[in-house]
Amino acid sequence: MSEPTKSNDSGWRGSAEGWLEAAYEGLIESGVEAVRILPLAKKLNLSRTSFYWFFKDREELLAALLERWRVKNTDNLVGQSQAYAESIAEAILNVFDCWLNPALFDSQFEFAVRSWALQEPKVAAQVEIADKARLAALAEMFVRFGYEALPADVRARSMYLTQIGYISMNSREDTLVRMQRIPEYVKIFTGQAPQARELQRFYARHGYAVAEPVLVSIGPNESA
Amino acid sequence: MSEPTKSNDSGWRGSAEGWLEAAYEGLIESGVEAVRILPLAKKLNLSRTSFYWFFKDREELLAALLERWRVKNTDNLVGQSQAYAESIAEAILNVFDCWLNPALFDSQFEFAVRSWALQEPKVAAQVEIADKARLAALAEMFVRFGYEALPADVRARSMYLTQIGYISMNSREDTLVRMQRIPEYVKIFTGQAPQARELQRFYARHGYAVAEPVLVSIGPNESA
DNA sequence: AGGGTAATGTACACAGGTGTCAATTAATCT
DNA sequence: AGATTAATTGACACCTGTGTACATTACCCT
Repeated sequence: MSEPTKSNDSGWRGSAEGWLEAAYEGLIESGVEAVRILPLAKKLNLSRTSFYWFFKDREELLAALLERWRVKNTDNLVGQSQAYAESIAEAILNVFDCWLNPALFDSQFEFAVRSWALQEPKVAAQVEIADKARLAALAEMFVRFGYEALPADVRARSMYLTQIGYISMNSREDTLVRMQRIPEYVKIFTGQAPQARELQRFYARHGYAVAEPVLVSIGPNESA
Repeated sequence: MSEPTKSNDSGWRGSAEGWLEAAYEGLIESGVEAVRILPLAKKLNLSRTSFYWFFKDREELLAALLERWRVKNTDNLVGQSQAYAESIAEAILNVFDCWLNPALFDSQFEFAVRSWALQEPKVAAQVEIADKARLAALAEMFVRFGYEALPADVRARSMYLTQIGYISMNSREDTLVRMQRIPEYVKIFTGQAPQARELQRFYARHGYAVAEPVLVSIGPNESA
């Protein structure tokens, strides 16, 4: 048995970060309602009341949790949507990095916060702000590559919401299957098939070796 | 002040349906954790303990709630995906009926149940079953109109997940704005613009009068 | 080694939830 | 009207959580 969440360099057992980390785990595993001081204290093997040395009350802990989410997810997503790209397909693949790289976007955290928003209007307001910022950044990406305002907006929505929906299904699926769907998604969201080299670059940076060339299937009504 | 949730024909004040209805309201407004007997009793102006005449315990109430969701949302969605259509665009518009007609699909209920699934593995299992059934029905719809298996699957996902994501944003947006996006969505999900008469029929059945002919914008890379 | 501060723990008072039981009240049916 | 059944209630015992006050222990520095 390892020490329970050693997030501490000084000799003391607890720390604000330790409680926050435990709160984060509780949140993503079972929702806000599971973020309660007594259970967290048990997990940390600390006295419940020790909590109050680091935080004023439960509310302050939850506020810290929300701040953590805000900093992590929105900034990276907006950043990826603004990354350099030579085509809209490549730009989309940059954004897809978020969905595949946990360092860039924490999907479980995202879903947990959205569920939390159901109960807390304050959280709901933050989520709304985040959604607006993210959608605006994505729509702007399409505009940059020549799309009109309305199509850019709707394509941004399809792309963003598909991912939000995906998160809400939180199905842990095979990487291979996910990778095979990538070119199809690019095709749907841009309206055109991605270049082989664009896909190759994407696969390469996600450590996915492409043995045979990836074929993008063509729908019956849009053969070139 | 009207009587609190009169869902009763016989002379008694309470009923299983009354408690269930109150539970439903609590669930969609504030999540499962708000579905507690004591608060519901207050809302219904009944003694807390009266609840136990209709239900064994809280768990039984929650089970009834989940069953209500299962019956309502999945059956209608699968039904709409199988409705008669002359083109894939029309078929998609049939499914879109669900997103616009509360009688066919209850979005808030949907989101509340998905949030609930975070805490209850039993609920998570039911949601997973529902997702599989719905995605299969939608993919089959694309196959029926000539799409290959993989593209059909990915297009079904884009379409379904965009809506699930939309629900998760639960932004109450203007009907006009939503209607204007419809042709764009059809275009993205099918790869081709819908026929004017198909849109007309759709708008008509949703009571949306189209003054000028709706123009579907074309992306820069896919002009016919 | 001893003092100061940082962290932890114990005891208390309270709030809101659960479920059971026995008693009571309201409808319904001869 | 009286009996019967259906529904409602209050009292009880219990559990889990909150936050405060005060005592206690652990670390760190000179």
